[in-house]
Amino acid sequence: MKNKLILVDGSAYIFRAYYALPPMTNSLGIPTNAVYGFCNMMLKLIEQYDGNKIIIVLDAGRNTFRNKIYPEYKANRGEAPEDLIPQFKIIREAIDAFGLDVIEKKDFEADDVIASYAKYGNENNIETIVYSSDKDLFQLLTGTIKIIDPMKNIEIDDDKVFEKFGVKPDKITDVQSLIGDTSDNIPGVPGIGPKTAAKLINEFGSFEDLLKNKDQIQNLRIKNLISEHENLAKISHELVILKDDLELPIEINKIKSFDDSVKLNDFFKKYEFKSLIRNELHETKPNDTPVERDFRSIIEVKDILEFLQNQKNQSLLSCDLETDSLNVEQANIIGISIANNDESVYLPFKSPENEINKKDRIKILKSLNDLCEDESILKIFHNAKYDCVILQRYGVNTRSFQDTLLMSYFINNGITKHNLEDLYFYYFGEAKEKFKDVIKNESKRNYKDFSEVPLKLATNYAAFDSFATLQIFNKLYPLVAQDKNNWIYYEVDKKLSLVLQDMEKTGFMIDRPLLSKLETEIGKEIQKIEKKIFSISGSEFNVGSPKQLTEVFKNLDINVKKKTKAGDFQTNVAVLEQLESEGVEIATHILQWRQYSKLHSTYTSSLADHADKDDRIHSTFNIASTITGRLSSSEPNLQNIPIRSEVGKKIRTAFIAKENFKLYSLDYSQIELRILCEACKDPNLLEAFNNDIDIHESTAQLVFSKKKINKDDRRMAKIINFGIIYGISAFGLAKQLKVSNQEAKYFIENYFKKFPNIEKFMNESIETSKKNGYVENLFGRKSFIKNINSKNFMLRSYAERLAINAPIQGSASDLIKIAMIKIHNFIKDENLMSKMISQVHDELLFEIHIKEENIVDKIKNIMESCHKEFIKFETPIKVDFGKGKNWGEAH
DNA sequence: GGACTCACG
DNA sequence: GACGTACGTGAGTCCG
Repeated sequence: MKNKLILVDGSAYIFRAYYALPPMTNSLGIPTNAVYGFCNMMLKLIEQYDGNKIIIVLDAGRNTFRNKIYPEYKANRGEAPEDLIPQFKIIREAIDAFGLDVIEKKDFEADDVIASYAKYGNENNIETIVYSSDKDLFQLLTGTIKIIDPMKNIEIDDDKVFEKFGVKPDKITDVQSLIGDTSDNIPGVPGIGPKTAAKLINEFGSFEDLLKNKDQIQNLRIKNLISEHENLAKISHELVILKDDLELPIEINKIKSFDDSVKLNDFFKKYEFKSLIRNELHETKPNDTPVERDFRSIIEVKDILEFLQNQKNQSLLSCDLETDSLNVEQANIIGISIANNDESVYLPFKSPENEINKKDRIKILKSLNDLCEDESILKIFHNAKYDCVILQRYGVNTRSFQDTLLMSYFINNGITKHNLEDLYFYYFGEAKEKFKDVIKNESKRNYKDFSEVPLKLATNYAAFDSFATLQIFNKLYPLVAQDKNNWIYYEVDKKLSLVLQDMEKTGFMIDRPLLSKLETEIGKEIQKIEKKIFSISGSEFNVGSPKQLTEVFKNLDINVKKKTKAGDFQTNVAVLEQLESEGVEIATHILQWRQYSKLHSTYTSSLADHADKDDRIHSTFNIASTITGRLSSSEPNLQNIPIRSEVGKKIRTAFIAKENFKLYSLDYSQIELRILCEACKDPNLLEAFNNDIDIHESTAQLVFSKKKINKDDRRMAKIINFGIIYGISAFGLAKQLKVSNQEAKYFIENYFKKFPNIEKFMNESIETSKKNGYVENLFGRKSFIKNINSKNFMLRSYAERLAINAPIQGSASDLIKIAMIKIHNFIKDENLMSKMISQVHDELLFEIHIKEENIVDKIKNIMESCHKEFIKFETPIKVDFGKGKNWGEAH
């Protein structure tokens, strides 16, 4: 059926797209992020509703009839952001390119126009769907009208309305008149919030009846509020009700449907939205080939050698490898792309059109080595940690290089992701082809690996990589060069990448037999628990499916208040533990099942799959993946190996040292609290650390104002200390501590009274991030904080907590990074057999030869004092250590 | 591929 | 009285 009426709240969407997407510009510097988001939404809409009538409604201007009723209406709204303003015009252009009309009406808001079309649709039995997440439109939910939130793609129904307003859709305007709306500057009745408003309307039936019978309101305070502000309420009532009887700007039967023309693709090309260009249109227009850069490949050995020889004169080369695996241990080189400022060339070792024999490959690699070892030629890699390790395995050593991945992490941390595709798009507004799209081609066949890709395609992809790397370098280099803190790139991240090369190569040894024993044991345990669960549920089901679990709960008359987005019950640990405390037996078993099943699938089975023939696991440590400066670990993640539960701990005992070696674990004690102390120099905190007093105990003494501290006091103080670092609220703390909000609030107030500098530090962090858009940690590493000035409470609060936490977490991580570099150099200089093998944020793991155990003191000393070279901390830094045959013993 | 859950610091 | 309710990760599973 193609007779639906789709009403799109364009204005609201544009703003949301603008704030949701990172800044983008096309190559002329025109900002385009909102346009891009808008087009994306339109494409999705068309895919779903092609052939139906689509109406994009925009606001005609700022002033509407509502300002005549109440001059302050929306007066709190600032001007649109500078880089959004030019995009409004482009969006009109986009709507035209989609073959649709822009619909607006002077003196009225988009909402009123939507209301009028919706009413028409409803009265004429046309299925009407409103695309908006604006709660002001929820009042339209009557008759056959539907509302869909375009960002979340969920339908707004009576339940969702009730959740939000506590009434049915036909009473929304009644409660809104009382609540008011801070974002639209609608006054409402001051002192009445959603809860009270819903109660009143449900009690009196309607807004009018409430005012008529206001004398009968029981609560004296509310009665007075309403009498006093009756006028404001009436004005608010007038403001919130949408006008639904406007003359329609365009008659329904003249509304257009989407026009699938080349006009749209031309628009996408003009604004460089490469990823949006519609393929089917491409194929119908064979002359319309995409712009090609002049990338070439060289396949004759003598030509390759000549090309490489000629590069000796260059001072700058970017280089990128094509391989058959992301695993540096296994990856074979399939081709090499090299770019200088004049050209980008692909040198394939193997393609459908050529294959170079082993002898000639060695010649080529030798010639490449001459370039890489030449210190007068600067080599640019994107993630040198990957390419250089593979090159080294092929006998190619790299001296003098820069790494655009790490440069971007230094310059753009928090602004964009740093992978080549995203970064190229960020700087040049043009989508680069993705590796997986080259390998997996929908219309053609899937290639096994890059060597099967036809040379022309392979060249266009591969040569683009080195080309893009060089272009990005040209953008980043001046930014890095003039940054006063650029030692963080040169001395920390870039050097650390070399340390990590070594650490990843070394790997972590596992006890395979133990792991497989654990796998069997845990597997049996899971079966046992499943039996218990099924005997309660009465039937077998997939315990791992939250959806099926919801059904089982319903059958057992177990009710859960909290729902997931999909409408199922929430069944996370907090919920299940609550049920458990209420005596629901099945909850206990499910908690256990979850725990065992997690261990089984994530740890026992898959860890062994990652180990090599020497039983060693080579995780990848990613430098440029976190906003705070921490490392992350992947494939497998070695930073979340279980420790907290008894069963989990057994997994750690499967991480071992090889023969004649011991495993040592050295970890920073209370590092984040010490960093916090260093950041704010709070006298009470400093005193505790200087005297090496148990920090949670001393916190408990101060916050609870008593000398004698029992175990429970200490536990609570510990929770408060951690919460503080994260920027906790009274509500959150109350939930953690299982105390009342009042008490939690009191604890926080008292905490800040006792540690006044901490509160000052936190406020300053938020202030500077609001002013500069970023925070800096103690060492000067920046984290840009998105949404710190957002008008959206939730986004802003989250940003504020990040502004508090990032400098603390980040300083701690830079401290350990510096230590790692120094320790690595020490081990190398001393020519030791011992190795650093892993890092878990505040813990370093070493495999130490039994004849070298004396180096532990030296390592501990480096960890505790390496910061002095950059900043001399007043706060003492303390490192604890443990040793054993396995990680379980050492930790 | 997103949502959900859960392992770690 | 009220937005919604602690920071940072990666991985496995389910499901449309």
